[in-house]
Amino acid sequence: MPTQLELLQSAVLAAVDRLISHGKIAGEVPESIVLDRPKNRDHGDYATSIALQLAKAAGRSPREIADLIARELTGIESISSVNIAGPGFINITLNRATQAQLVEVILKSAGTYGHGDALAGVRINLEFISANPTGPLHLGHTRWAAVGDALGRVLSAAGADVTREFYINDRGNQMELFGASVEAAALGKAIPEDGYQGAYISDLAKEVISANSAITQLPEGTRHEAFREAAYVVQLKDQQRVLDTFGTHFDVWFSERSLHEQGAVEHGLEILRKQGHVFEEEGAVWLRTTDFGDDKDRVLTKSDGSLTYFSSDTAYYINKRERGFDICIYMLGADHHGYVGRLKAIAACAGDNPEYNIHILIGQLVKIMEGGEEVKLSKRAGTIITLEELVEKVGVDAARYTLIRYPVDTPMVMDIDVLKRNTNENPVYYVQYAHARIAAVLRNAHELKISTDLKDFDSSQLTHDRENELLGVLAQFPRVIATAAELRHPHRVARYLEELAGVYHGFYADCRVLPMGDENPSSLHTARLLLCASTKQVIANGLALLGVSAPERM
RNA sequence: GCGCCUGUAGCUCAGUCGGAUAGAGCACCCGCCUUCUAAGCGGGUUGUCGCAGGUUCGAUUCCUGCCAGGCGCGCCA
Repeated sequence: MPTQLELLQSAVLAAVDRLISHGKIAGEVPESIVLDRPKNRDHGDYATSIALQLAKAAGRSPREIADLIARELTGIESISSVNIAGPGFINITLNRATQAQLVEVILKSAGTYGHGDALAGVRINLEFISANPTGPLHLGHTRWAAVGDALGRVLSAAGADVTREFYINDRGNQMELFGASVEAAALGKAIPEDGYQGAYISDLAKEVISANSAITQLPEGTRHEAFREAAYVVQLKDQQRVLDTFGTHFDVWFSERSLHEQGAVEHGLEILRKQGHVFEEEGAVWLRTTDFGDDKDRVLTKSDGSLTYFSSDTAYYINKRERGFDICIYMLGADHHGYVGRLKAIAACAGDNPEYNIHILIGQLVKIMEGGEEVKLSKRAGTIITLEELVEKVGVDAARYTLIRYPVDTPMVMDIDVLKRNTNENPVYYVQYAHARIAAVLRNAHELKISTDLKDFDSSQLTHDRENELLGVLAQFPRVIATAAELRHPHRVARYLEELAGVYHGFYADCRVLPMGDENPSSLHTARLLLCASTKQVIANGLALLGVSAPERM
């Protein structure tokens, strides 16, 4: 069911098309028409600068062209007036009753209102967090846990087939150090140099021993491996448990080891050789990533025959593509932004389009304030804040929402004290409150037995400025989702919800929804109730995309 | 030195196919609960959109240079 906005866009486009094909103005027909919501309400419901854009090619003044377009638009039922303003803006005011038919669209589409097909048929692999299984998830991972999950939901809502993937770095030096650290803690020995400190190591040691008390009696060689494997399993399960409580779900937990076990590295190397970007020098095997803009070439196999981490990266990328993903999205911390060039080069070396098949998001770091001061995060000093601790302090909804509402390339500051407050310094409550408020109105309406049946909906009742404004914002939702998906900007959904909640509160203050006292229920009451219901639906849909709850009561 | 990100109100930050008078929250001041949730609403105050050029009918937005801050530049993982 097309929305009013879509119908209007095609109407304007058709008008321009007619003018050009009839030779009334020169130039080419644009692909689409951009309709803005003017900031100033006097400028109508929608505005377009299309006449200004066409003026140059047409060789005529923008106002003349605007005038021609405006004339084409007269007589369209849903439009109540068309005005030309300023240098040649076309301001369109909609017929309010037809605009209000949006309520029906929303209530019929329900949970899928706003969803679209912009990314239909596109298979996306969304990789995020990918922490080492050698410790708890900390604040840096938490931003991705929230944003990555929300982005996955947004991409799905735009029609993409999304697989969320967590890459487990369960191979290499860090794993050995981790195993050795837990082993040392279990045996009461000193943690090795460069090993993992932290109280969680001794907790892990205790847990490993209680599950298998004979482990300390094993001969040294097998004991070391046994500790590493047992601690790995416990730590990974802990990460999975914490993410589960945070509402972040993964479709695939991909083990780096399994990549090596299935021979993916050799296979990847073969692919790259065929593409002709592999060479040998000084006893090592290199990938010529400088062919595609990387700073320097990268080593795949070291001169001692062992594999670099980079070789796993190449194999992993190729593996993803062979599993059928069109686009591989990586979400990395700012401390890894040096990887962007080489990752893109991997795609190019594998014969892919680095502008399409691979997309790397760099997330700036999160600072945290508590008690008015910045908490310095340091593994060594033991002042890391884990995801779990953050949730204990502020709750899942506030944590997720706050992390999501900023673009990831902005360094952000989280103030724990603010997040603990139940005031609207906490935008999540502002949005949730609007939802709960509507839920209360609907409950009351049910008690008063006022019809909320769509059959009784009379769109011509909704003529108040506040109603019009609210409808206008509700109409934006599909575009917000499409843009958020296209730009990988889930924060736009949060910002939109804040605007919607604000406009709803304004409507609520000026438009009485339920009958007062012994007033008889009228079709205006029903119309407003259904407008409320559709607003509630959109807030719920938006919050669902963020993985934040939409409470019925607060 | 090279590369990436950031620089918008007192504070935290929005603002991408370039559009009309640059926004929100917080903070500060003033109003609004004898009927739907005041976690709310209305009004007031606040700007060299880092600086300087360029492209354009039009630039916070695009280009160049500069300044300031954060981060990164291993045959480490």
